[in-house]
Amino acid sequence: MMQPKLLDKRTQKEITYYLPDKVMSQKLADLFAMFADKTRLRLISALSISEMCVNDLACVLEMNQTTISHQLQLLRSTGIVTFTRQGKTVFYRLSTSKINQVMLSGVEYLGF
Amino acid sequence: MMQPKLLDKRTQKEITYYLPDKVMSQKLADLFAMFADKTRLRLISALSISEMCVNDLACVLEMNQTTISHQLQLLRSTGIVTFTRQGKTVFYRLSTSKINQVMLSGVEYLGF
DNA sequence: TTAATATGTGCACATATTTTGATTTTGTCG
DNA sequence: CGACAAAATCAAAATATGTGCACATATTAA
Repeated sequence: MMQPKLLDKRTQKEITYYLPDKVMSQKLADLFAMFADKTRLRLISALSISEMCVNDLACVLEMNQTTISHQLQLLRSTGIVTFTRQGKTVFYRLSTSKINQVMLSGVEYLGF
Repeated sequence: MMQPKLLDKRTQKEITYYLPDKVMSQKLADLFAMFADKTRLRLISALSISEMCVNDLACVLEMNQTTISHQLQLLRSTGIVTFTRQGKTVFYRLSTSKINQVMLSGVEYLGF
């Protein structure tokens, strides 16, 4: 195995110890991946204003219904949104307001 | 153009108004994309503990040097890390501690 | 200048993602 | 039931991403 060039072994061990393991890094990465697409970010923004049905989301975002539906499935699968069916129409909403904290941290970082 | 089925026009206008535009959504998405890969997250974590040279980062993460270098270029290009050269070796560090806030918002969301 | 070492780049490959049109499922209401 | 409407799924194209090999570049030391 490769050896560090500048870190002493003790410091390396320490860093390795504090480093998130691959499983946890992957979970975090999967979460951030949901925020790493402009369509999904706009869906999240829209839903943070008001719950909405698929068709209205497609209207507001001016995008294909299928695209919206697909992205909503992704957001569902990661628990970011939930939904309720009322007859033919399905209403989506953010599952918790904590999602906005993540968005905001990005907005603040960029200084908007 | 598609019409909303359930929102009245006024509400639609309002939502459209508050929705981040595509340019800003893309910028945010690009930022989050940097956090959407486990290798980059681990690099960021390592650098939040201590600045380090490329080789040591490769050691600590137990990954190919070229892979690390590629990912560091990405992190550089988005301003998340900066570097200084000292002779042959290049030291990388987080450009601001604000980056940790973004990471933390994700960690908190997941409840770790 | 040459050798040795640290880092960056170009390319190729595999894999994943985003989007759309066509189709299907689910539900409503005559 | 049949006609319609909303949303989901399928299939496929276009695009993007992560990784590592081979090589290029930069810096130091001899």
